[in-house]
Amino acid sequence: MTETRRPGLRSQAVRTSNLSTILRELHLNGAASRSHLVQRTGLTRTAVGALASELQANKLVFETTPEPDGSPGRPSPIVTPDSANNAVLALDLMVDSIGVMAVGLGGTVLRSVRRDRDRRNLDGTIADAANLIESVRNSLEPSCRLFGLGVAIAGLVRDADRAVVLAPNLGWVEIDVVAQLKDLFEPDFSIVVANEANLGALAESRRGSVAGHRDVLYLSGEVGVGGGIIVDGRLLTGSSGYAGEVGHVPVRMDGRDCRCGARGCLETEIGEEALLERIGRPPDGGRPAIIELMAAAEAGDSTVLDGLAEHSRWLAFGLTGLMNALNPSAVVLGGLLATLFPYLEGPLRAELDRQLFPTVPTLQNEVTILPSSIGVDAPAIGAAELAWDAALDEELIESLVLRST
Amino acid sequence: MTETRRPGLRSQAVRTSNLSTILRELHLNGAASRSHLVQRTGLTRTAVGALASELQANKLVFETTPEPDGSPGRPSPIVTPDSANNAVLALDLMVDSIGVMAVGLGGTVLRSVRRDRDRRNLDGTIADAANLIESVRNSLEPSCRLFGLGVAIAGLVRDADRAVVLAPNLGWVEIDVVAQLKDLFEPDFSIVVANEANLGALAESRRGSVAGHRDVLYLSGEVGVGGGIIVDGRLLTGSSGYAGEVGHVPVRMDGRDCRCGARGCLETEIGEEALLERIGRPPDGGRPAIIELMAAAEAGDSTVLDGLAEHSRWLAFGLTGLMNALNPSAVVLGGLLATLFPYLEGPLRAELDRQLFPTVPTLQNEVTILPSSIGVDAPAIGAAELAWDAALDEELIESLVLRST
DNA sequence: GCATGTTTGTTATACTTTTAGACAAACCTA
DNA sequence: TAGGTTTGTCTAAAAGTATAACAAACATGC
Repeated sequence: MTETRRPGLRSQAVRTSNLSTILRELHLNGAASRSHLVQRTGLTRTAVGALASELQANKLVFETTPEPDGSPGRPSPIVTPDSANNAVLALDLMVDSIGVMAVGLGGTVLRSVRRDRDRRNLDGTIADAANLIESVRNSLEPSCRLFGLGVAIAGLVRDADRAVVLAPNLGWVEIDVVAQLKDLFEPDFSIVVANEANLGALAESRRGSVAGHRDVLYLSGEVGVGGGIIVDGRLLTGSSGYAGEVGHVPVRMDGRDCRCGARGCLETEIGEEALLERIGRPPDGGRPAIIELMAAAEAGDSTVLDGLAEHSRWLAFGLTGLMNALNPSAVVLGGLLATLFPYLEGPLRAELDRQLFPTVPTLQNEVTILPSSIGVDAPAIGAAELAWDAALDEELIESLVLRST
Repeated sequence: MTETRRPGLRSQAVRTSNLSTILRELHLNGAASRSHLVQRTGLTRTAVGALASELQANKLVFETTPEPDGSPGRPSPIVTPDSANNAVLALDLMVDSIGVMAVGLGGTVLRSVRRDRDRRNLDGTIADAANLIESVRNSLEPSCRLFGLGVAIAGLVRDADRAVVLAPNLGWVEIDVVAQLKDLFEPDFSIVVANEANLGALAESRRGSVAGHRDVLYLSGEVGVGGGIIVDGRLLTGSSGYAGEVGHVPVRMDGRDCRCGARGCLETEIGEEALLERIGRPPDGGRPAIIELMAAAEAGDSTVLDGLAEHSRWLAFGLTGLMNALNPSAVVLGGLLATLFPYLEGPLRAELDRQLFPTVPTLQNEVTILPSSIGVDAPAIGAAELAWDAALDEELIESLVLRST
């Protein structure tokens, strides 16, 4: 039985929907005058006024008188999201560090801390995370309400029960992170979990270098290669939540064995190890080796530059398939690929010109290709965005409004 | 500036939204009792009653008394979509034939004709299509209202202006099919256009072997290989409308030149020509060669069976990347791949077991892989579904309801 | 055959939310 | 200071659904 897109609407739903629409507009595009909201929503001044008043009464926004700007007419109050008093938390469980953020309504980063992940066992990591979350929570103004926690994890996350199915780099298999966190610090808000790179994609499409693009392909390379797909502004999760594993698109049938168990995955060609091996260095050199490589490239070392060009060709090879399947308006490269972007861009574009429907000359120029502008915080910011998405859902707005009356 | 997902809602919108919800439910899942609609929509009996009456007054549905089924209580009238009196038209412009359909509300195929495409020039094809459409239109009951025309085209379709950018097999470049059709037969309804294989995907996810699945990957192989992606029940068009070109996912860097101008596309490995070449026959054998090949496979010819197994491996190789990126709940194979499915399935599944995150054993079993059950009519049925989607949009429902009052 | 219980359609009233229109407030220009 | 422009606010009206009471149509049991 196919589900209908939206259930039946009662009269009350109109209000919650409109409240939600206004809050989303403010969250995504920042403060706006009432008259601007009238234009954006198509509602009347009366309705927008009533809705803005209600949001103000609920301390979700505040209104200020605008600076005189020389235009005639009565000035329209600026409605500003109250980011200091309304926030979500974000937790980023990376391989060797734990990040915690508090992000206010509107996307303002209120707090951001990162701690090395010393303890390699599960309980220790979760306990550290809970402690870090508590300390961030306590550092916020007492008046600040929390609307959710978003968790970014370097592993596969099942959508149905939001459990981590497999996080090889963390050493986890079938771990229910939500339950563990709830046990430890009993939050009075909801917790959402998603894959780290998927959330990076969300962050870049909302707050990063391609903010405003509604169809984005994100690809981030470190030791492993992950990514995420944004379709019409929403994170593509797929039927079970495993979507966006673009590092495991096979590109070479006779390729190297991949850590995922398959063979010839894109990761085996454009991951850190493949790059180092390609220019004839030990593949386990890590970050120091990359820095050294950058210096050699800067100095014009032809072996290194050739290696980077070859790297770009494989990157283009993998990107072509995804771009032909998804037709994004923007592609964002993160991690190592962002670091190396200046050296990759030229050969990458040249190869894409050859591979991307060369018979349709306009196609290649329609897509923006940029390095990540957020960097290491992208997953945490994406997790915050996901938590905000959940919080701005109509059901929650409804409960909030009902609570206040 | 990011667009908000839904604009502000006026009071009236509640009604049109609810009318639309009920019509969609009936269109997708067929006739339902009023009490069932109450359950599905969450609305009250009062509201559903009023809405059903309005739909009946507008002759979009009719109500019948149900057969006594032994259950207590007053019987609830069955609300049935009036498929005979409400229809959309679908036009399928294939390489060597033109298909026209009339599809009623609820998905009933009322008329279906197909004519060989003799004239290879553009004007002739469009004129033939317009004539065929007119004849189908005239064969319908005079009481039957038409709500739209969906056009399926074997080529790239730009979303912005719904023009055909490139249809190599039809010999078209930058053709505005909508304008041409409108000139010829001046319809009083809207026209939507999309790629043939994309619409095949929509058809399979709505009326085909995987009806009910909300995340579907469709791949159809003939001479060319096309496909489509369904995300959360909706057709993925991408930012410009070119999404779903899964035949041009590159799989072999040193592969053959592809008709799209690139190299090593999936199409060059699992298209008809590649298959024939693989088993040592002339690649231009066409359908007769395929029939002969099927007979040889049936007879146990080991060369042919080996070739089909190799074919399956390349198919799995391409599918793996798309499945890892999109995480569909179902994969549908159409065209030649459906014909050959009995011989492909075994080696395909074996190869997917090796390639699809072998370290996560549950993953492979979560996806349904089936041959197309609709066949050659899939694009036309998908075009009709797309036209119905547009017609059941709230704006159109609104105009219909307003027209009647 | 009739009373009883169950389920569902129907009707009248109440509630919610938005719109429309009139008016006032706050800005600019001359 | 007067006039034009834009926008907030107030009141009445319109639109739509929910609630509750009642009636209709089914089955069961005696």
